[in-house]
Amino acid sequence: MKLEKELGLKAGIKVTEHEALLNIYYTGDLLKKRARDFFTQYGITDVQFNLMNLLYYQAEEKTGLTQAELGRMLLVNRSNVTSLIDRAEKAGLVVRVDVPGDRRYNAIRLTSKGRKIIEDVEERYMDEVKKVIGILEKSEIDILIRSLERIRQNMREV
Amino acid sequence: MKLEKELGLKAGIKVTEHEALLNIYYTGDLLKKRARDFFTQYGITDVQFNLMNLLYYQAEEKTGLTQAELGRMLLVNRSNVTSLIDRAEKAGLVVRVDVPGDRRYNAIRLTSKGRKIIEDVEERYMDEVKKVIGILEKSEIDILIRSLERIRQNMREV
DNA sequence: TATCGACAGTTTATATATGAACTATTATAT
DNA sequence: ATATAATAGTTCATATATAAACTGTCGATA
Repeated sequence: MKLEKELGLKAGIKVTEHEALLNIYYTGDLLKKRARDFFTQYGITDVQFNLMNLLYYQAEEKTGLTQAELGRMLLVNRSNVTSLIDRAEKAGLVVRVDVPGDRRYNAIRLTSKGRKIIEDVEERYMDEVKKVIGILEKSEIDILIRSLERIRQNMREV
Repeated sequence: MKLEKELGLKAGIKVTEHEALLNIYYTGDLLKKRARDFFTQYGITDVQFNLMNLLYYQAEEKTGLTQAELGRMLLVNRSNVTSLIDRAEKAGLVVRVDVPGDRRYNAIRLTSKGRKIIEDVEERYMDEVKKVIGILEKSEIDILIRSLERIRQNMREV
């Protein structure tokens, strides 16, 4: 269904490029709301899942990731990372650990609780993702990804 | 460029459907950041632009839109609409007006200041949007829109 | 080696977003 | 006609997000 109709717009979206942009926004919003609902049953937020998922797959278990690295990977700024880690640490999902040899860094590591949650949840979440996105053929997904990559590339250039 | 590389991920994204989802998220985030930067020069936020744009095109000038209608069109909940309107009203962009015949509603209307800003900014913003999204051919944009519509449709069904 | 610039992280003010509990008003069903 | 549903909006607690100003630490260099 056209976005205009989904949102109950009386006047149409006049510029096709704008319609594409709004489709990206709103689809992302809806996917995020759905992810938030999904993770609620496991007592975590969607953002906390993404954070823990990065720590699980992108970090050596013994070293963790620094807050600056997490910010780059999550595409959020450092002050936001501080507050994300504050809450995740308070919830017992991660810990801040000193990095020997450079006192500027915090290494962020999953706790055993955080690790266990990822191990419990990840496969079920991926099944959900496959169910939702899998309405598209593999070749269509590849085209979608490629188009979004080109938009981001273009943003860096213009 | 692949998202993995853009974000500096060491381990790849294993599930193609998940890669697509993350591409939608991150592209939307980057577009939003860019819009925010763009509107800063006009003293408004990207969210305020979207709000005012709806009031400009989707409402009769004399009647405005209710907060519930705005919430449906912006895909945000009513408590968020309350705070958006609070700030936009404080900034002199919109006003709350009583609706005759039903005291539950607020009609939200653009002020002349709000109207003027939209008239000043909209064309320039659309040029930006065309520049960023226009890296894709019209036919590719149509396919992108159609794929995102199908994902949303599928979310409503599963 | 003293300093200066770069980098990591925190704090504060503010905007955006949700859900739950609330008030007020209107529509409906008996 | 009245009790009940539904609807519109607000308030409060909380999460996520940014920018700007700040502290602390490290590296480069003069």
